[in-house]
Amino acid sequence: MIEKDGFFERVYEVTKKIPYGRVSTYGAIAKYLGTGGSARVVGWALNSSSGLGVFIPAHRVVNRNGILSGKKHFGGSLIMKQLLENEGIRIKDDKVVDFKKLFWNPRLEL
DNA sequence: GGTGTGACAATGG
DNA sequence: GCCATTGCCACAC
Repeated sequence: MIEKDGFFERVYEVTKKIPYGRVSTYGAIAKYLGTGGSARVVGWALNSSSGLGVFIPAHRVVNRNGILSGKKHFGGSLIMKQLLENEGIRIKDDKVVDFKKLFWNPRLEL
């Protein structure tokens, strides 16, 4: 149950609910929130997640290609990759291996 | 209140 | 099949 005024808050809630060892996409989250085409807003929300005081598993969110597009914004080029590998997710050339299998769709599972 | 921007997505050449 | 362009929506100034 998400009752937040800001769109960002909803993005945080969904992102925090991403299961361990799973990844999701900006478009999927955006679609789940009802915005659909506002996938960019989702990424932007995660950008603001830094400094909230609450850790957001933004490293589990990648673009539709499974590429760690936001790794550079995560505070380091390798940080995001390390975190994903720490959860058992294999990263190949900054891309999620078996992305289709690890893909977590909030619209279906949440 | 209008303009700009952004960690994307989809389409066209 | 890869590169370029457009669309999209929410927030900051």
